[in-house]
Amino acid sequence: MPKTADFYRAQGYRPEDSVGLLMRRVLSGLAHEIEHQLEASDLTNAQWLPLLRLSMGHGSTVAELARGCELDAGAMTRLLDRLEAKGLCRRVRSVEDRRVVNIELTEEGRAAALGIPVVLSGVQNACLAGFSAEEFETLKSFLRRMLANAPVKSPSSTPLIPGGPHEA
Amino acid sequence: MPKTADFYRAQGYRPEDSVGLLMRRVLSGLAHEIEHQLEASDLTNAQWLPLLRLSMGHGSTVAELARGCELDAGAMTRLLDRLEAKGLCRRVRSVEDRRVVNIELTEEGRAAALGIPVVLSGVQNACLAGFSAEEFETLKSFLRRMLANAPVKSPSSTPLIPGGPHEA
DNA sequence: TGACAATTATTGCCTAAGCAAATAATATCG
DNA sequence: CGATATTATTTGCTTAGGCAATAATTGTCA
Repeated sequence: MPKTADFYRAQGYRPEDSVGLLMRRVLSGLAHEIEHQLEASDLTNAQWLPLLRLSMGHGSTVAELARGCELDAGAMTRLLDRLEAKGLCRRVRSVEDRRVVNIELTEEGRAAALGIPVVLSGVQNACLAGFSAEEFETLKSFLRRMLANAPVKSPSSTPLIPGGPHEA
Repeated sequence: MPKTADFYRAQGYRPEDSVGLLMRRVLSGLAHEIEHQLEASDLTNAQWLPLLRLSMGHGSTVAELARGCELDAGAMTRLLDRLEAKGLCRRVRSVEDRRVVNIELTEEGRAAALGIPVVLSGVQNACLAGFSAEEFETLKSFLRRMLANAPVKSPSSTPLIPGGPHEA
């Protein structure tokens, strides 16, 4: 376990050097662009991830989707309310376990989900313009190392990274 | 202007390789930890940035703070409502331009602001454990390049990066 | 079996951000 | 000067997320 780094100090702290603020701004730009490009599909920034996971088979209940999207179960309930109101999914009470509600995509939902990877690929590729393949890999390894330094959260049952954080 | 990269494709898109999702998770961890450490100061994750900017002299009106925090003016109004309710700041109607309201920190506000750089430094250093100084600089340069690839937003009047994006 | 624990989904209450409209004050231009 | 545009702030409506409490169901174990 490597010790804490020593790049930042409270005395003379300069926000412009903050990795956190830089990432926040990059992510904000990405989210903005994604939301804009998904307007035609009637999807907001909060809604495309659960829809994508539904379409990929990564979860089909409220609890699974909430864990997969790192969201509160209550938030997911209301998010699904809105998706259902848009006609993109429907709720079906399970018969094996009557506590759970299975979420199924409608035809419109499946159609909308098809466009998501297109937008995600395009926006991220644009954001990485000028990066070499090696720089791209370095960036991802940096992010994974930062993630590993974070205090461990609850292990997602339907992992965001299928198969877990193995090396490629 | 370098062309768009070609790292992601819609066909067989795999979220686990997504730079955006990785950054979202890193940032979520950072935000969680910062909020936890600022609980004692009665500051939420949304509130520390405006308070820090106030204490650093980077903005003193609703509009300036909203721009500096990349927030809606309405959102900033209500955020300041909550800060004022906690006794951390007060509103003073300007006499030169009677449209503007100058925001002043109270004694408690100044005291709370003192702790912010301490927490930000500590949390980010912990997140960067194991990084060499060179890797740290590389990471920041990657993020700045991604930021530069984003469609230009409104130039902040009180820049988050004082002096603007000059080379160091 | 029966008490107790754990899980699932939902709801209420709060903080929070975006958008649009309304109001007030200032700036600009003919 | 006066009409118009711009700016600053606030408020209402919506989406959104976290936490706690609830109800219904299922699992565990003595």
